[in-house]
Amino acid sequence: MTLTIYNTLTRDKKPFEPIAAGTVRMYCCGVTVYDYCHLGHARSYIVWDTVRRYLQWRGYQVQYVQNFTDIDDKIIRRSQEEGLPWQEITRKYIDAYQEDMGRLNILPADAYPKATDVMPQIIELIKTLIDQGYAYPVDGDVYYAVERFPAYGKLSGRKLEQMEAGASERLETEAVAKKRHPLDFALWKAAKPGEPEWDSPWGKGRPGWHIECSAMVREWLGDRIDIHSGGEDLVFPHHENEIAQSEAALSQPLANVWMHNGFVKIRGDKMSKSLKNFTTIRSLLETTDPMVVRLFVLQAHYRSPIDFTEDAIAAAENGWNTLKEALKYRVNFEQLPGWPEIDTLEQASVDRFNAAMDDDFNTPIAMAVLFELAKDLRRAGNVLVHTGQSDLSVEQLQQKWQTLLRLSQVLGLEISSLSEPELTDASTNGNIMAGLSDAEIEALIQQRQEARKAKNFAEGDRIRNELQAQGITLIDQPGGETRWHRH
RNA sequence: GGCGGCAUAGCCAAGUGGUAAGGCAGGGGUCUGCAAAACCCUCAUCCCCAGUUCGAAUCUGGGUGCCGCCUCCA
Repeated sequence: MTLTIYNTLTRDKKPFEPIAAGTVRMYCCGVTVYDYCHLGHARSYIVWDTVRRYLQWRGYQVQYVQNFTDIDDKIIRRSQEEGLPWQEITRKYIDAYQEDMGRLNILPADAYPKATDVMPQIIELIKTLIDQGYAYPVDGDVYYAVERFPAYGKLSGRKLEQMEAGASERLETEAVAKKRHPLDFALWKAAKPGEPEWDSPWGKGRPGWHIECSAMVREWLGDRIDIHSGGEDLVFPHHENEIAQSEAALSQPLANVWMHNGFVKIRGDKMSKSLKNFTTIRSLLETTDPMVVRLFVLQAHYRSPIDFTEDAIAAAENGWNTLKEALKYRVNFEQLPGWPEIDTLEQASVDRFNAAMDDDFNTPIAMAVLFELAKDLRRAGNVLVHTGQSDLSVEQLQQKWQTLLRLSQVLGLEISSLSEPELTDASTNGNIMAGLSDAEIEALIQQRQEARKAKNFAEGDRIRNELQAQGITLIDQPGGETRWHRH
């Protein structure tokens, strides 16, 4: 089986071949840190985290770098509004980012470079572009000359003339006057009074948005990388401009594969900062299990748009419960005599999972494999709880469970405290009511049986409710026997 | 105006020529004093029209509708 990936640049799926066998160098465009992250960010980084996890699962060593844009107009504005130094703004939102992503079980990147960390490299790159005739300084600004780069537009599939015609009414006349071509973009912006500034050969100022990524990719991963990823909205102009900068300066492709994730929509519209219709990750996580968010995201293909609705989240919630139950049923299985400590997986499921993921990371199909395993396990687990025996062999159960656990991890779907004591023994969970011993429970059940025998169902139900409140579920079985289990 | 994407059951979502995965919700049933849990069964011909083909959700042409990008944005 070969992993195939859709490449925005070529607009088709092709077998993936890393530049260096066995290693994948991947750069993901991060956030501008001036506000809390919203669900759109959550989707994007869940997707790239899953891509990264799958590449690792397939045996690649992945170098994953993601930047923070920590200097730009919005940060400056925010800093002025709040009367705080820009460094405090960015630190606050970088911390918030890390916290949010951690809760979503997104693995930390190998490096999180910041734009302000690579100022010398940025200046060096701009110099190179000027020397080679791709850029020109004007009044302390430096612009990239798009007409000098014939391939400009190749990523987003447009031609300069089309864009110029379409955008002409929107371009700021002030900036246009300085530019040789209306679509030339800033590599360096002269600082206005009071703004953060860095020294440069063109005067004090700060980098434009796109140049930082060109500099950071090169600094951390090299002149040419395997995968460059980001949201669909970065295709133009951000990634187009990165290509123009890096490829003009270094005379080779910046990235072999360009990947872009689809948007999160809310009530049919794109969720975005500018539309102010976003739900922040942290507010969503107040009421929603992070794994539910993850499942919601992965139930759609990463390139399709997804619509965020109450119903969709509720459905994902129920779906996660199904998986969670199955993952937790180990607790029951482990009571089986001969629960083997084996580490083999159910190959048929693994094969189907891999085939799905190899096809441009088709997580909806991969999820279907998980659900089928989970339903098998849940059924077997419940039969076990209810009857004391299983219709599957212990080895089969173990293998299915192991497979589900392992494949779920590849998608980042995990019960964080799976190995914690609370799951292996609810009675030690510090719950006062859980202090009931098995014998006490048995005694109460006995009392209930007496009551039921005497048709005193009110009393019987009272005992059952009382036990239920303490986390103990009773199952009346045909034949009169009552089984129970903690949960 | 230019470029691009999408349209599959109540909802979400796979499927790109061989007779519709999976999830959620729903209906019916088994079990029960009633429950709970579980189990079993059940629930679509794929936006419309016209073609190509032995055969199309899948290809072609034409419609209709929705969305995105072209401006900061994951």
